[in-house]
Amino acid sequence: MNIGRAAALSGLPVKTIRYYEEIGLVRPDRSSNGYRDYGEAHVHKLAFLARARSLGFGIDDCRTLLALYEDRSRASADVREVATGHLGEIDRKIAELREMRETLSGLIAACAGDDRPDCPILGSLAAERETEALGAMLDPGP
Amino acid sequence: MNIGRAAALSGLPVKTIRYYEEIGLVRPDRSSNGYRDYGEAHVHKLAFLARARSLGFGIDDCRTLLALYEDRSRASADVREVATGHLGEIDRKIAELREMRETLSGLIAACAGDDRPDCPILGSLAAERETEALGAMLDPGP
DNA sequence: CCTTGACCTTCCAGTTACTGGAAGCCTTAT
DNA sequence: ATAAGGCTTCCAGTAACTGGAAGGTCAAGG
Repeated sequence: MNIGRAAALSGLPVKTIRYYEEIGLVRPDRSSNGYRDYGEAHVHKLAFLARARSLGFGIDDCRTLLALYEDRSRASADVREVATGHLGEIDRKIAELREMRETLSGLIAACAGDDRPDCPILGSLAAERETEALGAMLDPGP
Repeated sequence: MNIGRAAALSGLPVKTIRYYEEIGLVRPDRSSNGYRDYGEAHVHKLAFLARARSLGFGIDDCRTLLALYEDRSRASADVREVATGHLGEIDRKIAELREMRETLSGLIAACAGDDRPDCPILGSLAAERETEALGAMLDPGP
């Protein structure tokens, strides 16, 4: 089948499928007219990738997962390790975002949001913090 | 002062400060030897940017915030709007990550993680879902 | 037979916000 | 004189696509 149909079946954009070929993830056959030709197995792989990507796995992890998937003699521990590593990344990102959220929502709550210029958000961004210690450590300066 | 000291005082890497000049965020003077020359106000701006970036604001938002900061006749409502927009983005990302986390941790919990090949993680990634309806919609296919 | 439109092809450029590295100048200390 | 360290510019690469231009292919309609 042509790339358009493979895209419709896998849920991936045509451009993305071409990209996945370029980086060696899924290599289709070619028809006599030069068109890419995808079979069931190709589409299956593409859908696999679509799902792995939607769980936030990076392309490198996807490559690993695909290889494990195709390796009948894999150990589930290897898959699990990739997954737990990614879960750790997700948790790290969530924690970072939550911290941002906390700070930012506090500032927003403190901001009047009217036509006066006073603003705790800008105030906080502009606030001088303990730079003196660092400055002194380096050089008396000009 | 030279860029190295501005970096130490602002907390930004030298490379980043050069980059911020390139995109027109903070333009230092130049000394007679061609070196960049930063004053207090420049360092202040750089530190402002470092803090805004650490809250996850994009460069465009930073540009806006910096302009508002320097505009004595700003309305705090404008600042607040930028901030709430960004807060929305953060919430969107958190929600997305949480959904990933939920799914992924469920799969990990279901995976034995031993040397046998059976693995619900791969099973879920490979699972056929309702593609028939879509397939039928488009074309009977080959 | 010709055209139209939908697909398909390749290649190039742009996105975000830096980061690393090479080649070379400036300054200061030994 | 030279070595170290900081400074300069410019180029390339990152992740994972996405958009667009220029052009080939194919099936249907007139």
